Formats: sequence, C-alpha cells, structure tokens
Amino acid sequence: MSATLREVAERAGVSVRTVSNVVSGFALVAPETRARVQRALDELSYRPNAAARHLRGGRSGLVALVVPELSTPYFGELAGRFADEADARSLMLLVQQTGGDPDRERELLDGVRGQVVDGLIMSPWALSPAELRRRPGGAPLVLLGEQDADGLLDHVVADNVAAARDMTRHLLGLGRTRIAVIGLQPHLHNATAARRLEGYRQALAEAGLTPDPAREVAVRRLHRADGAAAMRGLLDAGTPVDAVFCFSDQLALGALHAATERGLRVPADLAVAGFDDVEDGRYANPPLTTIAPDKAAIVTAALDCLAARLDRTTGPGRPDEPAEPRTIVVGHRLEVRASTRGPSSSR
Amino acid sequence: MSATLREVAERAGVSVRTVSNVVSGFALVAPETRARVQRALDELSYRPNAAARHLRGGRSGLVALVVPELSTPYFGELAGRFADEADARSLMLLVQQTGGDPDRERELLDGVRGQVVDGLIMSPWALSPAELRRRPGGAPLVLLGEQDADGLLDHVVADNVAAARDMTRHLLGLGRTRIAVIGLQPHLHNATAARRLEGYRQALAEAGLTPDPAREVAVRRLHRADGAAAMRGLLDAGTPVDAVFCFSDQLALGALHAATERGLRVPADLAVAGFDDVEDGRYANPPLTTIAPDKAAIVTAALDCLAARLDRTTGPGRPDEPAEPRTIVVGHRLEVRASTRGPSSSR
DNA sequence: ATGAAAGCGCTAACAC
DNA sequence: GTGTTAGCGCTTTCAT
Repeated sequence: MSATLREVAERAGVSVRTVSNVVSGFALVAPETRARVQRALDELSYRPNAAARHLRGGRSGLVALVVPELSTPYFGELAGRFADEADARSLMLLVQQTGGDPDRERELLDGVRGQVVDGLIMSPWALSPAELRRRPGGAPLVLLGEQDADGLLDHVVADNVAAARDMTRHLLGLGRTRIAVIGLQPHLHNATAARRLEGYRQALAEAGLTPDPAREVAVRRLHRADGAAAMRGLLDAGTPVDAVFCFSDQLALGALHAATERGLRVPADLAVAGFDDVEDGRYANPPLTTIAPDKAAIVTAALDCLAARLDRTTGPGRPDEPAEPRTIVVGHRLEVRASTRGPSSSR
Repeated sequence: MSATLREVAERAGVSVRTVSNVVSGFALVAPETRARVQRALDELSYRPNAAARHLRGGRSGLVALVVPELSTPYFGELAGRFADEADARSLMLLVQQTGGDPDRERELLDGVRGQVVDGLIMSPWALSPAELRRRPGGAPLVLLGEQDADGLLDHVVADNVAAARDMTRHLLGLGRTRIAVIGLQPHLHNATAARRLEGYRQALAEAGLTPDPAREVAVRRLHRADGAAAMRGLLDAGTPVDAVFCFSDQLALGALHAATERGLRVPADLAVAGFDDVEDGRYANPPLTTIAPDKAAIVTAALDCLAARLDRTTGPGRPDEPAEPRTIVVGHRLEVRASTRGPSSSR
C-alpha cells in the first residue's frame, strides 16, 4: 500500500492541506516548505489514491470505448488511436466489447458496471435510436457512426453517402457497369450500410444505370468469411459482375479470396473495392482500393465532444441547460490501388 | 447523479446498514424488510457508487492489459478475448498501449496512473528483466511472452523453441533446405525471437544443416512493411532461399507481398510461413501456414494467475508469504496451409 | 435482525 | 501561507 497524504504531512511536519497543495501544484506554498514536503513525498514515494480522488471529485478519469469487436482490424486500429489520444489527454481508456449483442449494448449503456466511467464513446450495432436515447446511466455519450439518431445525440460520422458515391463513380469511370455491392445489413439498426447503398445508387443513377437487386448483397456480419460467402453466392447465381464494392475492407478481402479461388483475375476480370483502409488492404494481393475515413479526426472529434460534455457536467457554468447535441462529420479519401486499377478484360 | 444508500434507507424507513445488506445480499434480512428495501431501491434506481466501494474495499475491479500495439491483429485478437473473459469474471479491462516505448512501459508498470487497477497483464517489449522485477507500484503483475525472467515473475508463454522447431521440421520435410528466418530482434530484451531462432537452429542441426547467418534476418518491428523489406533484402542480396519462416504472421504477409511483387510463385518457388495464426493469414493469397498458439489458454491462464495473486493480496490467508511465481506454458499447433503445401519447383 | 458510527484518502471551504 | 475539519458513499464493527 502506498503512503497517504497524512503520513507525508507528519513526516514533513506540515498539515495535509499543505501537502495536498504541493501535490496538486495549486495554491501558493512557501518555497522552503514546498521543498521539505517534496522530499517527504519522494522518500515515501507517495502516489495519490485514485479511489479517494474519484469519490471526492466525482471524476474517475476513465472513459469507456464500446465497440462491437476488438479483433476486427478497423476497431483494433481505432481503439489503438483512442488509447493514445486518451493518454495524451490524461484519460484512461476502458475497452468494452459487445459482440454486436443488443443486450450487452444496453447493459453497457446503462452504466458501465457501476458508474466507473466519466463518459463513453460507443459504436452501436444493434440498438435502435430510441433505446440509445433512453439512458438511465447518465454518463455523457458520444456515438460513432451513422445511427439514424442524428441531431438527438452527439455523434461523429463520415459522409457515407458521398463516400460510397465517390467509390462507385471511380468504378464507373473504369468502364465497369455491372457493379455489385456487398454489405447490406437490413437486420441492424445501424444505418451505415443503408447510407452507403444510397450513395451507390445515386452514382448509378447519375450514369443512367438502374440498380439490380441481384447485385445488392446482404451479409450477417462484416468478416472475411461473410465477404467470401457473398462473393461465391454472386458467382454461383451467375449474375454478371465486373466490379464489387464491399462495405468494409474485411468483406472485400473475403470477396477477393473467393474470386481468386474461382480463378478470376483481379482486377482484369473483376475489380474489388473496400471501405475502411485497414492495413491488411494495403498488403493484400493485389492491394485493395478503398475509402479511407479520417480516423485521426474521428478520435479527436469524439474525445473533444466528450470533453465538452464532461466540462459542463462537472465543471463550472450552467449545468442545467443541456448543450445542443452535435453531429461532427469527418472527411474521407478515395484510395485507389491495384485491385481496381487495371483495365477490364474485354468480354 | 444516482441515489445514495442513505436516500434509499430514508425512503424505506430503515438504516443504511440494512440497505447495504440487501444490496450485497450478504447478511440475513427479514423477508418483509427486504421487500420494502428492494422497492425503494428500484424506485430510486439505485446504483452502487464504484468510487466509494473502491475506497472502502481497496479493490476497483479493474485490470489493465498493457500491449505494444492494439492495431496489430495479434494483440487486437488477444485484447478482444481478454475483454470477454474479464467480463465473464466481473472484471473490467483497462487497455494501455506502449508502442514498444521503454519509458512508457516503465511508467505503466510503476502504477497505471494512480493505482486505479487491481492488477496488470503486460506484454513487455523493451524492458529488461531487472526493470520488470523492480516495481514500486505494487499491483500484481502477470507477464505475457518470453522474458528471460522465467521463474522470477508470473508469466504465461508458449513453447517458442518447440514451436519454431516444429515449423522448421515441416519446411525441411517439404524438401526445402535453404530456409531463411525473418524476425530477429537483437535490440530488444524480449526473448521471444531468440527462442524461436533457437528452435529453428535445432531443427536445422537435426537435419545436418549448418545455419547461415545470411539467412537470419533481423527486423526493427513486426509489421508487414518490415517483413516486406526483409524479403526484398534477402532477394536483392542474391541469397538462395526456398523457404522463409517469419516470426509473426504480419512479417510473413509482408514477405509474401514482396515475393509476389518480384514474380516469385508461392509456394512453388518459395514457401512462406508465419507465427500467431491471425485471421489475415487464413485469407491471404495463398493462405498462410503458421503456428497457432492456444490463445484461449493464454487468456485463461493469465487471468487465473492474476486472480490468485489478488486473492492473497486482498483476500484471507497469509498475505506475507509471497506465492511462488508461476510459469504457465500454453500449447500450440502447426497449421499447414497453401503457402507451404505445394511442391517446390525443380531448380 | 437492525441501528449507530467510525473511517477508507482526499479536497476545499473556513479559519487564522 | 498554513492549519483544521467536514464530508464524498460505502462497508463493517460494535452495540442492542
């Protein structure tokens, strides 16, 4: 057990008040006293007790990051960035996984195991907007990704419609006209896939093409296996396809795998594109064309947003008047790589 | 802010003591009283205050997982498993990243920001065994991976010598005799690479082959880029190579990329193998042969080990006599896939 | 079976 | 500039 403030005070021959002042560096302390206290602090290798500070101050310095799956490269990368940025802001990151389970999402939302965290950043998957809004827990919440709850809760999001339109235009520009999409998730409340589908259809319409339901494939999850299965399904059905735009890099990597397995040449026979820009995609064979959302901005915006809420909860000012919920849109970039770059084979 | 115990007590017309008993379900409470208290609890939607419990009880229920990099698939997967298993044990997981920075490792070891956690599980990278042992912080520690500190600290590890020997034998069994290894890390204190090198050399010796220093390649980090650079270096130097065994799947994926880029056929011209069994490897083109450590066992063993320490710190029993440090060896499996399966081309 | 009260370590309002 | 002290919400010993 570490030394307490009182022990340090006794040793230095001062009161706890003075030691506390030295530790927090707040009030003025006589230089000589400060030196004496500092020595006692060092000798006893004092560490402030986090529990006491939390109890007293009402802030734990903990922020929860709630994601569907940490093993997914996208969320792994994001979590890593959040951990670093939280650290830079003297916050600690509590990571929680939901596995896409609605009950688990609800449970975490209600209060991460006994009100330990000051606030939470969540990437919901299965919860409806209504459920997201009704939260007994009370800690400030920032949402990641499209939620159909725009304007009612703080959230950080990429312009999925525009991004999907950009990608589809790129594929059309390559001369591909039978473009399939893989990644619809009609069973989820998460609106991301719906927005991307919308962007895709917009681009088709611009080019005077009619969307073909057979080329819009739903998946249950966003793993490689799902992408591979979807690709095989497309091929088995005999649907003519010269490009696939997958709604995640994982799906695209799976689709690439399945296409290669069936002897298709990518990109000659089939162009393959993803979404997320995870490292795997850069080193895929061939490297994967993708949409790169500005991840650094996502992390910064989410933490800024949360920090603002925390300040008005604990900090000075009018805590009654709830701040207007903010929607922050981060940028994205089309990253063209070899999986779509080559010419289409004549057919 | 949630209701306090005293508010509930007032409402139910009993003392805080009784409410506390109902909440913790510990002591005997008259059924009728219990019902009344329970109702008050529900009406006020009481949630125990974690800070107060922590201050009083000395346990926060938080466990830190300290890894070099969360964005690495291996650690991402592991972190995900830890999050789930911690949850099953009513613990919360605090995730910290070191980026392989020794200062950061030291800092986290010294006390994860003010003694918030009950214990920590760490995968050290750059810290020497001596530094790992001298810890002012005091919270129980379990190490992940080889550390050269065997027997002095609790740690969970795979049999890296045996695993590397298994893989090398597999490659030799395929008729490959010019086997290179990529992944030495002489600049680190982490002993993992050294052990794998040892297993590789043992297998070569068994086959009557002499290790060639030109075929033992060091890397700075374990990313795909490092594997690709190492592979290119090998090829540029003109060292004859018919197989590469990389000490991580990431390195192997990079090597695969570089080899393909240079027009080599895998596995015909070059067999490529990795270590870790991350999902990327299964969907690589071709799928990657690898060593699959028993990740579930790593997670279970590490948490069991930590739980045992926690019990003797806070729980009953003789807290003075420090338990014998434990070294737990988890199993591994050779996972043969297409990247080594095919026949070597005649040359 | 239940109540009263001490005290975990810290911060800050109130004295001087 | 520094000392004294109340109290954050909870658990638990000591009474009854």
